[in-house]
Amino acid sequence: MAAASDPTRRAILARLAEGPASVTDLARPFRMTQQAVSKHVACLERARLIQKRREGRLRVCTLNPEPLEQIAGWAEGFRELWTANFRRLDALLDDLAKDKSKPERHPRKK
Amino acid sequence: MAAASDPTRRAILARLAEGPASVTDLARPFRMTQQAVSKHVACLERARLIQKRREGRLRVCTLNPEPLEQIAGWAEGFRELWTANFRRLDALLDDLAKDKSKPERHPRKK
DNA sequence: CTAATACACAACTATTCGGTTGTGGATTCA
DNA sequence: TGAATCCACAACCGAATAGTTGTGTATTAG
Repeated sequence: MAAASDPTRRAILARLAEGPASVTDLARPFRMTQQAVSKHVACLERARLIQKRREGRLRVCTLNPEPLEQIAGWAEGFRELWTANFRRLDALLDDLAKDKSKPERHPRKK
Repeated sequence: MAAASDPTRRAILARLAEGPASVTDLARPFRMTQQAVSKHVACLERARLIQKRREGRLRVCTLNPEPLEQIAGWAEGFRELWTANFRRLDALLDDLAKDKSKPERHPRKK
């Protein structure tokens, strides 16, 4: 999932969502070197977010949907939990305000 | 979105999905210092994934659902382009565990 | 064959990042 | 009041990361 946190890699994913592309196709819009983009592509491939196949001297990249579904599911899980909690938010805030009876640790040094 | 790519911060989000918590509450499960967790919380707050309010000497954190919906929507956009071929979502936690790949420590110069 | 294209490997660099220690302000408790 | 608790600011450190240049290799074009 860290692979999807870089803006360049997200742009690459967005481009591939429109269809397959070679590495140099992917590199063209960016103001960085071919090698830098090649590294991003390799990163996405390691994370299995994309796949690469040879086609002559081209490396054609395609999107791999399954891990993206996992990301979607992850964030969606939070949304569902939160909306469930929202209904009883008042009760939770009340509990927290009264729940100060816990003994704590964390001494000081000086 | 990079804010959600760190495992510690994902754990914090997961904790907050169950309800509000103070910073020290959030720090307790981790084997790092309070200051380190405080930084993670600040990071999540900057990304507006959470909110913090004062309550006596406590800083109570709550989840902010909208940006998480954006993440879900972002990944969902990709998914929709491919749902003709896929409908499985079984290995959700599988990927969170294997997060890391293996870059090598550099050999020698030429 | 030769030249050009497409791509990746290796080494280096600068910046970011996750963590630390040290400290001090604010608040609450006894 | 004074001690303890909660929390963040600052300075620092090592590792990871995103970029660079330089080069090598396979493939296609002429």
